[in-house]
Amino acid sequence: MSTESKSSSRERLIEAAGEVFSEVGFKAATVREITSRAGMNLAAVNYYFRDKEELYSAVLMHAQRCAIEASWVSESSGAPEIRLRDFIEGMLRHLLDPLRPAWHSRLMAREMTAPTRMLRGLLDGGFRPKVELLGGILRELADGRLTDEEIDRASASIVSQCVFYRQNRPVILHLYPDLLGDEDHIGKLADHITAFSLGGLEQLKKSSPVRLPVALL
Amino acid sequence: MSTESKSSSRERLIEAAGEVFSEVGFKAATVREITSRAGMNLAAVNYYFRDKEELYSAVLMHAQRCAIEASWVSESSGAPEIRLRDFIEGMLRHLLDPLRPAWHSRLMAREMTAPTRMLRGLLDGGFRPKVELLGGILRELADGRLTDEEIDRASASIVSQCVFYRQNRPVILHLYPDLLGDEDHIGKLADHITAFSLGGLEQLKKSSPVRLPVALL
DNA sequence: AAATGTTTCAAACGTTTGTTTGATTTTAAT
DNA sequence: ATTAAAATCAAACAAACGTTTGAAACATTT
Repeated sequence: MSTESKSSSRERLIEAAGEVFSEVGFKAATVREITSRAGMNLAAVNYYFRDKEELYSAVLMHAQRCAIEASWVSESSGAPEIRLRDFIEGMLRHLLDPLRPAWHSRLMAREMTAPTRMLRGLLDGGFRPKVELLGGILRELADGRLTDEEIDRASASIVSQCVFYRQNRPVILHLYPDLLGDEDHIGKLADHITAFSLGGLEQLKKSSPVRLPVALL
Repeated sequence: MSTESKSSSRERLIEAAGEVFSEVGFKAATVREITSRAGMNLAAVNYYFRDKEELYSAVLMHAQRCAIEASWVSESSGAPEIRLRDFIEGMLRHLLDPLRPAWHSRLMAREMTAPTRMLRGLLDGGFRPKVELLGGILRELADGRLTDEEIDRASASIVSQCVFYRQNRPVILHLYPDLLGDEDHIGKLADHITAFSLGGLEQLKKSSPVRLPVALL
């Protein structure tokens, strides 16, 4: 078989495994279910990969590579308020856009709440750069009136609002049934989180302990 | 054996099972690990419960009953700002307080991200009343200037900031290592989320479409 | 066409899983 | 003390699991 259809077999396997792993987790996923969904023989996993764990590792790397390529980090310039709004909408679309393969972000969400040994690499490789970009935007918005710790807390508050809708989708559908319904609900969500967070930042600036300008220290 | 030590056997089993289930999930948890931690024989699960699944059900019900008893819903009265702050701190302590058995909220977090058929009952029985209380506080703070949908979105924004620190603890320890360190970090967290959210609400009131008073319609 | 390397497959292997069984011990009541 | 019920235990069970194996099918090269 040609190398291209060989890699296509590997990829079919990774794709099917990604779905299953993201649905039930590593331990509960069975090699039989994975190979069955890929339309391949049971032994395929141990032929293309050493074992089930190496397949899981390959799946995570694939999802991470896709996440980096289709990077939702906006290089948009302009007012920091606009860049914040772009950042939030990009993150929400990355997490919720039904056009993307659902298992990518579902698997990441699983890895964050129930991490395996691969979490550290995933964070440093894919997530930390984006969090640092967000930190830069927030520092601009803070205008020197927030401490590093306050910036971090605000950053966590913003990220939390975004990942909430990915990690707790079943809860939201049951508790806030109207929030995910109509078309362009992602846009509305981005509008809300942006406004809410900008307001939150303003409040932090008001109540933050005054910092002396460096020149006066 | 007395009925009290009989129920104590059942409870030892539930306690051990709660730990294991919360750590690795239902499927990956083994009856042998559970009975071993409880210091009991392998057959104990099928003696006190019909099977592993009924044990899981009992564990969830136990966690829910504890959550309702040690209700973190503050009946505090006074300014809605104070009641919001009390609500947030109560929720955070419920989720993060190291004095409480860690597996209670860990298991709930697991159930929210990877729900079983028992999620609906858990939400209606334990969580919805609190969310409705939060909605009441927010409605007061909104002063009639926010739509029901905006109230719901703000409610979700506040809840998301709280559960974030429970559901993504490993991520936070790695990405924001300074946020969970010192003593009374829960109090500081409650301060931040309260201020951030009050600011967010103010911003929503500013940018919300003006609603005509009912009397004028 | 023959030979070689690659991929697929059914079958089986050894573990681990949840559950059952029947004997044994412990408890409670007479 | 006797008896009956309840609780505990070691042992075994069938089913499901990840993995291995060796032959068959396929593709590629000589």
